[in-house]
Amino acid sequence: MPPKLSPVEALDLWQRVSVASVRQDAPDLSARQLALLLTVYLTPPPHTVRGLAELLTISKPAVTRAVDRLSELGMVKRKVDDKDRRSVLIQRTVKGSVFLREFGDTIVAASGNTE
Amino acid sequence: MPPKLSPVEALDLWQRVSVASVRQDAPDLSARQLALLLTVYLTPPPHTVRGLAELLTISKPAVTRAVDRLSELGMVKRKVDDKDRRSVLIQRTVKGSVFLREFGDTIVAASGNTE
DNA sequence: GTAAATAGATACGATACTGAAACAAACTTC
DNA sequence: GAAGTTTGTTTCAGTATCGTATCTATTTAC
Repeated sequence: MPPKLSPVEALDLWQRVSVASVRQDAPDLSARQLALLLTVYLTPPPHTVRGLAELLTISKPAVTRAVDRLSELGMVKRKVDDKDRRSVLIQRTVKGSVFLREFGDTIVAASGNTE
Repeated sequence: MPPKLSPVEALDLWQRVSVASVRQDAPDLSARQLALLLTVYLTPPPHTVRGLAELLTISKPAVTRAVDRLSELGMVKRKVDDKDRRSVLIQRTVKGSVFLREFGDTIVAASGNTE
């Protein structure tokens, strides 16, 4: 069971993490790109362009572009589905795992220094 | 004292909130815009263009543009500083308060439905 | 086989953002 | 007063993203 946050604590946490993310020279991802990246890493595969477009309620080209960008950064990779070669599976990478681990640490750190 | 999050819980929370934010048709703010908005509302005034640029480590024109955008949306407003008319104070608005309250609720909701 | 359906990528014009540099206005120094 | 400094905005060319529509490739239906 997760700890329960109050609205004020929640916004405070978001502020500190947002500022930390903007400040550090990590690749500056859009909200969509981050949501897509987190989804690929934290929800069970397979992840297709169509499926992600539906989940996020954005257009397929928007997903294609987000995957383009995240691929350039080495955060995810494309893999053609052998069972249906029209489909493209979006998969995790080592670099993406490292990035998200650091991001998780940033959040934890921000949740600790409230006082 | 805030509740302590584990890295996994933290990323999980971020994923759910990010997806919820992208899905709902709330104005889709960039990371910088959101960080600026949260800072204006959650840290003590006054907030100037220069001060925000230094805090976020971004250029002054970038702050001007973010304030332009947030002003269009009615989330913040500009007020010339009477004590130094070169300075512009970035202030809160009712609409921005409502938006952040809802955003806080979104986070709290996401932190509750892990199971 | 040929036609229809599906998945993803690409083309297109429009909008928004980027940092660096130039700018206007207000304040300070002398 | 004039010169210099500071604050925020504007301009500029370059890049990224947007949604709609179109396109290619693959699979399915017949």
